[in-house]
Amino acid sequence: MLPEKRVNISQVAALAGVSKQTVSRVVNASPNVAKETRERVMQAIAQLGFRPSATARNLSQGRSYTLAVVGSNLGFLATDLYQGAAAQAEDMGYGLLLRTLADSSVEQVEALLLSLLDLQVDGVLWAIPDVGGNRAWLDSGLLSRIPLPVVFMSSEPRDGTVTVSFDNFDGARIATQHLIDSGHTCIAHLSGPLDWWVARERVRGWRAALTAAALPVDDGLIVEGDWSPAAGEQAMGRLLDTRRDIDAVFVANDRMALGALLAAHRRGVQVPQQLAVIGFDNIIESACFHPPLTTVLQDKRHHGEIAIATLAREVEVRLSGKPLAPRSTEELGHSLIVRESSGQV
Amino acid sequence: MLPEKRVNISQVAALAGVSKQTVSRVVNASPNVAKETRERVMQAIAQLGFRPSATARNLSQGRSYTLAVVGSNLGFLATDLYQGAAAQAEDMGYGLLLRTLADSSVEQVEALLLSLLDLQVDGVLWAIPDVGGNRAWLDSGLLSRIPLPVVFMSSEPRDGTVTVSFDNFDGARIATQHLIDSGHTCIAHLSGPLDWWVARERVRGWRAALTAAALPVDDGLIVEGDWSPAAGEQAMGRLLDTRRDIDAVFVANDRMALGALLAAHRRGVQVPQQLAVIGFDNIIESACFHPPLTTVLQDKRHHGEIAIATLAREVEVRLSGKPLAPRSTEELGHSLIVRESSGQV
DNA sequence: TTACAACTTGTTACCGGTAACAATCTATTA
DNA sequence: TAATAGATTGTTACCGGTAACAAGTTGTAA
Repeated sequence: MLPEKRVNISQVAALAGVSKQTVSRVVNASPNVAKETRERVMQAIAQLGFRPSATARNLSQGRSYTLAVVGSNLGFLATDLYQGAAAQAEDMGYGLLLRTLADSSVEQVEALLLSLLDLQVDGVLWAIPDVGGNRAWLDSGLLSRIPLPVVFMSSEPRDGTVTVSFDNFDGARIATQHLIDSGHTCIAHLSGPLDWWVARERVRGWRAALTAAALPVDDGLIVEGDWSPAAGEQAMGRLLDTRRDIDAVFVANDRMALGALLAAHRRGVQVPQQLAVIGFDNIIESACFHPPLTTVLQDKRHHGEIAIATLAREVEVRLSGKPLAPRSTEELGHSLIVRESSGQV
Repeated sequence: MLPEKRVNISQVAALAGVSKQTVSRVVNASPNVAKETRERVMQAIAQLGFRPSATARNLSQGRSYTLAVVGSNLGFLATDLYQGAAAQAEDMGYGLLLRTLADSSVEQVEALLLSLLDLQVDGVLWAIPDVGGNRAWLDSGLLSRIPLPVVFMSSEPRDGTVTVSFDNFDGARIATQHLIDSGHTCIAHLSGPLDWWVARERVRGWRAALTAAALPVDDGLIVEGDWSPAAGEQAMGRLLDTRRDIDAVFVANDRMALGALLAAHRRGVQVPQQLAVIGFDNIIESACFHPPLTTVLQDKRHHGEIAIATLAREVEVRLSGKPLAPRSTEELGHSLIVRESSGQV
């Protein structure tokens, strides 16, 4: 039965013949309520169809049980990540508020955080990737002036921040190592834009694997793209046209790898016979590339879940009054998905 | 200057020597405040760093200036759509709350809507695609018992609902017509799961185009997939192995089209010379398929924007007390992106 | 001069909960 | 038997705004 107008706690109290506070205790499962009283109140609640107002609770408790996710228009956030974040938040009793930020200037970031504070949001998940100077606002000390826990995703760890990121260095190392293990010796790299932290990490992983195998690390083997398939095609084309010696390529994401495959086809270069290709991300399409792409799996859904769980923990720590750890980093691992494009030599 | 503790409206009032109400008027830009009073209040606001509590306003106004987006784990919602929705909501002064729903039973849906009501959410964007019986809860009359405007995305229009959808019928017609115009006469269709409304609409569009061109409409030319690349490969394989007469195929989404291309490659079937392929969606990858895929563009970002704008309008109509239109539908158009895969005969 | 409208500001009550503390009652212990 | 702890319930104040109405001031028209 849905009543015409919302029933409030006082009406329930009146019907049950108790005070508002007792009803509140029953609603919040406080142990200190006599069994019969509890039953009487619960019956009144059921009879009236009472549902407590989250808004009123927010006001009186000074918190909203809501976490904000801040994204950008960089097109970085996978749907999976949102799904994981939303599911985890719901599991833990939080709602998820979506915000976007166009420009990471100190003023804009401050305006955003203040507006979240106005909403009594409990914490913030910073889901904008670490690109160029878009973390510069951290140097302003804004974060310590604003009493709001923030967890950063895909960010270089820094003092005073909590981050949850994939270990892109290791993922790239694994990818490159796989090419080395398959017998390739001249391994190029199509990187993402080098102002992206994750792109630099992947370059670093590629470099580390080559160095460890005593293979030449030639900067001429790196070509920078912008993550798009078109950029992958162009970069691979340039590489194939100028460096006839390469026999394998580690591409920093699957989308660019798709472009790379197209560039190879267009030039009659056989994959994997003449050129082995490995990607990164394991997007669903990669299983049906021509040929199916060997790649490195990033479980984005898991990333979203862990990030929210970490943030929720951070929220609780703050509420409990304990001092925050000055820095904390959570790193997620990868796994290799071997398909045809990296075929053995 | 950020004060230690939040400043409230009474402190501002005291400093400016006016009543709370006058401060409230200034904050809300009410016209009935004398210029000097306004200035004095604004100065006090600036001096104290006062920011009104959104929570308190929510409680007293009975609304939250927040819209909820309800998604599912069907993996249907593109990032673009969220971006469009979030941007539009922010532009219009609303926040966006993300919720997921695992199961569309009447009980679950009721629980969800009631919990949104507890939060004083202003409206709901139903972003779960119309699949199987997952709109059956509408028949329970739940929607009319719950005073909350709901806008449905990608849904079959029904009485008592407001929908914002692409005109999938027309998009599919355009796609098929393009194959016909290119001189193809035996055009197959790889459809999405037929319990999806959008999949059925696309089948209908395909059928209509063939009928209009007086081409045979053979149910044996339809193979059903599950939107995934792997399903596309399998379905296309089955088709190629059994129907040597087809010379073109309209695939219901780009992902399956990718699988279809792989199936063709694997069988030595040349695209587009022996088989023309057209997809649907224009995912970014499709430009670098092998060959680049002709497809139909759906502007998901726009979809999100229009949906939120429609919902916001619906919210305002409710608040103004006017009766709601019993049904309203907004349809979004498509455009054709011609690339190599559909090459002229 | 009076009356009335328009503008400006204040008063009071209320939105619907929770925190903090007080009060009452019962059972156990000294 | 009195003191005290523990369980239960109520009282009061408060979270921070806004709605509705009242009241005072000023200017203009009758």
